[in-house]
Parts: sequence; C-alpha cells; structure tokens
Amino acid sequence: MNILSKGKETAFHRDPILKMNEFDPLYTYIEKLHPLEEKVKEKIMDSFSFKKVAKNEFLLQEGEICKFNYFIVKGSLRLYKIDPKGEELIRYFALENKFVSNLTSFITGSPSEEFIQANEKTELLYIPKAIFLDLVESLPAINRVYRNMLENAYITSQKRIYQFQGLNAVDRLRWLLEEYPGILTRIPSRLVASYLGITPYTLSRIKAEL
Amino acid sequence: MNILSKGKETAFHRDPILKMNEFDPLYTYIEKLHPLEEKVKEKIMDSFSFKKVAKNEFLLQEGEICKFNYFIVKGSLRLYKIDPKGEELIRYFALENKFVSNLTSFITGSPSEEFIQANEKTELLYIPKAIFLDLVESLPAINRVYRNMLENAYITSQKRIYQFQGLNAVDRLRWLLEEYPGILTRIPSRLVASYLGITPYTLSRIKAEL
DNA sequence: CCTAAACCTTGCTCTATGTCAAGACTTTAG
DNA sequence: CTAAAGTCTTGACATAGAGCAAGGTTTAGG
Repeated sequence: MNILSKGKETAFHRDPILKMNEFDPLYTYIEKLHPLEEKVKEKIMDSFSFKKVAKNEFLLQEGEICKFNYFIVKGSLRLYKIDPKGEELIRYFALENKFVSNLTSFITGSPSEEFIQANEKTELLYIPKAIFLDLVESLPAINRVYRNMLENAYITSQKRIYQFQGLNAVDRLRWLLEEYPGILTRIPSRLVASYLGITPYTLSRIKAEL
Repeated sequence: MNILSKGKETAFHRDPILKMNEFDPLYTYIEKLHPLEEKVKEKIMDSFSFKKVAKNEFLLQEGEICKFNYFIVKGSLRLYKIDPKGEELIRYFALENKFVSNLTSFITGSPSEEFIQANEKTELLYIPKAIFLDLVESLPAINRVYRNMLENAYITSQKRIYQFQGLNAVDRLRWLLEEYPGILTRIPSRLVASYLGITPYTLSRIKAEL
C-alpha cells in the first residue's frame, strides 16, 4: 500500500475496495452519532477524498477562505494565529477521529485569521464545503455530524476560556494531560507551551515538578 | 406606565398597543438581519413575554436546565461559573440588544454549569425554548436570528481565548474598553476584574495607569 | 436620612512566570 | 553519517500580578 498510494491518491480513490480501510474511522465516528446504511456509506465514500500531508504542511493559511472540512484518520493538526509580535498562538490541537476546519471562515465565507498546519505526517479525509452542506441537507447522519461539530466547537471553547480564567500554568498542564494523554511525547513542547499560553521555559520547569 | 406596569407584566402583555414600546428594540435587532412583515411582528409579540428583574436577580442557576432565550431591552446580565475556590469567573457580559442564554444547556438540555444574573435593574423579553425552536423552523427571520446567535457565540469565544492567550492584563482592559465603552462606569469593578481574569486590586492599579 | 455593608484604592510583600544566556540533546537534510 | 538547525533544559535575574492590611468612599435598605 505504501508504494501504491504514494502520490497516487486520485487513482487510489477510484477503487472502493482499497478505500475501505481509510474510511473505516470515519464510519465508526459517524455511527456513534447516527446509524449508517451501506448506501449512505457509499455516498460518503464518493464525497470525501483521502490525502496524506507531510509534517508542517499547511491545510489553510491566514487570509484564505476555508473551503474544506477535514477528518483526521491518522496524525494531528494545529489551529493557530500569529499575533502582532509574530508569536504563534495555538488555539486547538486536533488528533485522530476529529473533524477540523476554521468554522468561522467555513460558515461565513470570510477570510481565515488562522492557520491550520500538520504537526506530523497526517492522513486526512476531506470534503469541499458545498458538497458537505449538500450532505448536511440530504443525509440525516451528516446533519448530525455537523450539529455535533458546532456543539463541540462551542463547548470546547467555553472550557478553554474557563481554564485560562481560573487555572494557573501547572493546573492547565494537568488538565491538558488528562484530556490528551501522551500529548507531550507526540507534540513538540514548544507547541504545547503555546497552547497553554506559557513560554517553553516555563513548560520545561513545570513538567519537572510534575 | 410606571404605575401600570409595576408587578403587572402579565396583564400588560395582553395589550398589543402598550407592548409596542418594549418590542421595538427586538424588531430593530431582527430587521438588521432579515426584513420583518407586520404579520411576523405580531407572531413574535405573541411568543415573547416582557419582564423586569431586579439587580442581582438570577435568570438561571447552576444545575438548572436553560428553558428560555432572553433578549435584553435595557440593563445587563452576566454569565459566570463558580470555581472550586468559590470564586466567580465571569465569561460574558450581555448588554442591551443582545440575545442571551446558556447555549450549551439550551441546545443539549443538560443542566447548566453557569449562572445568569442581572448586574442592574434589567428589562427583558423572553421566550420558552420549545416556542423559540418552532419559530426557528417557521419564521425565516427567527431562523436567521438563531444562526446569528450561534455564530456570534462561537466567534466571541474564539476572540476571548486569543485575548487570554496573547494579551496581558493592561491590554485586555484596553480591549474591553474598546468593545464595551463606558463599562467601568456601569458595571462594578469587581465584576470587570473577574471578566478580565485578574484581581480587583490589579484592576484598580491598571486603571490608574490608563 | 443614617448606618452597616459592600466596594474601591493603595502600600508592602510575595510568587508565578517571563527573559536571557549557555549548554545538552535531537532531528533533518544532504 | 554527519553537520547544521532546531529543540529542550537550567541557572540567574526581572517583572506582572497576587495577597494582605488598612483606610476612604459609595450603596442599599430600614
């Protein structure tokens, strides 16, 4: 599969049998929200495409309009903004089995203020905005997926606000490690520090005091 | 009007002529999003109720399920959570011409983790969840209102995360004063400090240095 | 209108976190 | 496989903001 798929995703897509593997995590994700018939699975398979991206590859840059909705099969992405001092402020880490897009840009069609970038070699399923919105209307399962995306995005934001407002650096780190166990072995500390809103120096020190 | 309406909101509701005044801010709000016919205004007037609440009165308490959507005609509310140390963490100030509810509880029907409380004497229009959701389906104008609520809630949250992540106390205060000019003369400093995630001592000091 | 309670300010001190510098370690590309 | 670049750790020091105490001011309710 490595050799066959390398840089040949388009050809690869046309073979439903081979594609099965890549789509399984998406089906599993959806089935937790809504039952999925075979016919619907086929429709989904026709609508999403698979792709592999390299570490540090961009899926969205500041100023672009977010035209795709992504589902992470393997790997991870980060969403961030560059502040006036040129610092990267990471708002969100997306790991396996998450849908990701810049919702603000996706919904309103306005240019994104954020970047979406791969933290590591990552495998994605992606679907163009227009096709996705059609499926939201035509497939109850995808309607449920979209609703879930919006609700989770909102709820996650609320939690994060309260963390910044109420917790110090050590407690924010503890919370992160509960939410994303093993993240420190997977994502560079520099990025984790940005997510926590502290310097890499401080992160290094508080890791020491557990 | 003072004498007539005092403690008699229910009777008051039944008189469409008198109600006009109270509903005008809501109509103006909606008309910015979607044209409003007279028939639709009447439907809205039948669906919302008016009420006055005193300073510090609760509209929602922790553990309750959020069953109403509120529109602020005059006055202001705050949404907050009590942290494990017993501190009030204010997530949002809602002033005139804003819709307010605990969206998480409103959407999912789960018990609220937040309180909604009046900062001052406040006049509200409110609508029960079920009736509101009916209007979302039946009236395009209200559908647009709901969409706007969800989008704004999300966008506001994103901004707030980046403020905590990227700005120090002085810059957060500056931002707040741009966003809500005059808030310091209207809302007790103690509450503004909580919103900014700092102590009242620090707020007092940074106010001095402008 | 008066008093108690709540609120705001300010000095002093303390602590968490930032900054800078230097060296060790790790990853990457050639 | 190795050099260069990037990353992590740690010490010394600087600073923003917290916590406490005390006094002045405003607010609310009887």
